Amino acid sequence: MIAREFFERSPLVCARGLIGAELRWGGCAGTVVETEAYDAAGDEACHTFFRPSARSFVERHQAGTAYVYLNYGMHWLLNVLVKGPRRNGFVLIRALEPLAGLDCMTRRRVVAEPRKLCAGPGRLTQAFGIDGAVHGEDLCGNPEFAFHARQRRPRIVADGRVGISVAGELPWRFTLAGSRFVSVRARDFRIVTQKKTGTASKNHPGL
DNA sequence: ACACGGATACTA
DNA sequence: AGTATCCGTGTC
Repeated sequence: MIAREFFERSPLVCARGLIGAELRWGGCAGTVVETEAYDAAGDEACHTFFRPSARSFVERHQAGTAYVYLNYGMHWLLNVLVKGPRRNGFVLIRALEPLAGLDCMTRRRVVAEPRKLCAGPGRLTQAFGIDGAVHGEDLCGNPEFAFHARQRRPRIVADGRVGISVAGELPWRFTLAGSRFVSVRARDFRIVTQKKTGTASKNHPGL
């Protein structure tokens, strides 16, 4: 199980590091293939920018806590609170590759194609049965409801965040390279695997 | 292309 | 109370 210390780093590092991890949720499981980073300070797209309740949430909870909210009146979106020494924020879980519990997901979602079961932030919460009851829950306690470390270091692609009206140009969305289970195909194919040299630091001044 | 739907945070 | 906005999905 991924321990709390993992989430005690910057939003960008956590968002990138979760690609390839496995999310287990009761009888369901999936590989994280798409995330987005949100910075609690200065990021106009982060809830903390325009919601006092979100700022309070960051203050009152520790890293590794689930931040779940209802968007557009019908879709629950799963975020993980991260609190680094320099920066706080959230990681939005945007897509998973289904690994276990496919029958259960299909029952909840009423779609046949496995590719679309968890290809989107609202779709994966519906498939996993995640809703407002999860808001504020610790994701570092029960291994049955937690992230688990990836086996190998995956190839990761960074590009702009999607679905937001502001600050979408920031390359803060991360996808598993070549995955057919992402919500939106990456426009930019920069590989940003965690090497010490290369484009990663250059394109991510927030780090 | 558009309808669907509710919580949050504004204005008063 | 009324209004604007919002990290989306499915079907038109």
